[in-house]
Amino acid sequence: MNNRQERKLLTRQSLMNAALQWVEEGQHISSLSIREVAKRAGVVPTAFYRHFNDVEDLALNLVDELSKVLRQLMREVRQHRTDPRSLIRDSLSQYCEYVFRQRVYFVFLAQSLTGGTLTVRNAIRSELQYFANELALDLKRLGLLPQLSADMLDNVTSLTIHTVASSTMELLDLPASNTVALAQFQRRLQRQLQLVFLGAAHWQPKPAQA
Amino acid sequence: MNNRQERKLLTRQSLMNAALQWVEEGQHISSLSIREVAKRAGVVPTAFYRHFNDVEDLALNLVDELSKVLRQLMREVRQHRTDPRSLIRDSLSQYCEYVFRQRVYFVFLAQSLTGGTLTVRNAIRSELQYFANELALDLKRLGLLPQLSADMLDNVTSLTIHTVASSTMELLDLPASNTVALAQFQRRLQRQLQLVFLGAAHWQPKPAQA
DNA sequence: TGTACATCAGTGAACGCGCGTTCACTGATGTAC
DNA sequence: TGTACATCAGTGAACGCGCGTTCACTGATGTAC
Repeated sequence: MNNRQERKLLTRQSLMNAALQWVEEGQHISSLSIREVAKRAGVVPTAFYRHFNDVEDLALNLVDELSKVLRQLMREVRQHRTDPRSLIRDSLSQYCEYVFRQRVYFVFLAQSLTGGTLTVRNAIRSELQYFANELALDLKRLGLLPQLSADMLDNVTSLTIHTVASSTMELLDLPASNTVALAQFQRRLQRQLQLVFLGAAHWQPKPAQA
Repeated sequence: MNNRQERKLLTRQSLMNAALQWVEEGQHISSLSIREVAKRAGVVPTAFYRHFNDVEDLALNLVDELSKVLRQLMREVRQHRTDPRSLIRDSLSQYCEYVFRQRVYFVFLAQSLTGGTLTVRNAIRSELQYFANELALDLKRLGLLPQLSADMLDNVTSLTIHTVASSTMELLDLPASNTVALAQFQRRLQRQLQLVFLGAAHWQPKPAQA
């Protein structure tokens, strides 16, 4: 029994990989046709319907895959964490390295952040919110920014995550060989995040204000 | 002679408006066909070629239109500016109001920020960079953040503009009638920008560092 | 002002093609006995 | 273990449709005299 299920999963993976390949080529997922993705996956168009209802259904499943990829990233960043003083720089350089390793997922992420259907967009947003929450937990654990309210801490982490996410398309447009531009990009983003955290460190909660 | 030219421009406008209408409906510009846009503009498909080479050519011309819309926004914000202490709040509320007034252009902006072709994406980026530069000029004129280097000032304004731009899709997804959610969104974004400027105000240039 | 000619924005027929989706099918894999 | 039947992932033909693009055209507008 196992064999048939496994084969089905393999075909499913082929279809999803074919869709990611399309996205990696710079095409938008909304312009992907069922026939095209089936051709790339090496199956007949009608086989597509054994796995997904339509291209949006496939896209939603890609968000799930993306979710796993992002959680793996988070695990790696947490493991390699060393000194809280260089937290931003270290995390960022790990992020950039990971983006190039899993390039296609991040192209999909960046593209769907603003471009997908409302459903896909909301799925991506809730992924980012999850990330922001995890970052907030980490900051609490490290004892950083203790004076901030939960609400304000969420503002800080959301801003951080969204800044990184929306810079990602720019990072992806850089040729991987251009190490100078890459270092510049990283330095720039690092400075911007440092600004945010510096602001957060100086934030004075106003006791008498709602 | 004038009459023929004017009619041609009218048709051109109809085509561009039809494309914007498509975008406003939540469709991605990359999935717009020449036949569809021509139908919506009330002309025969072949007439399209009298004005544009293909859909991307039309999209690039939409960026030009968008550019005018953004400059108008900048003019309005500058005119209504009152107290530097409420600069962020006032500018933001004007921004949000303007987004709803020119909704479709901002959907196009948000969508193309990450989703378009490389050419369109770069065109949008240079628009945002122009905006960031103008904001830097304004800050200089107002005597704000005088201790920052030109480079660091650019980091501040770029971060500001990109934060606003990438929040815009979220704003557009809010139903215009939901004033509570709208106020929440505005307050949240305001806090985030305040964080950035608070960080900027506390930024200490390190003299001995490159 | 009137006439004869030029321009050119928009027309409409035609082409071959890839699209989504339907349907009955095949044959390897899995199950029951 | 062997046999008879069930399941179901993937097949391939077929459909009507909208696609991009070509081409020769029309007829209102513009120009020259």
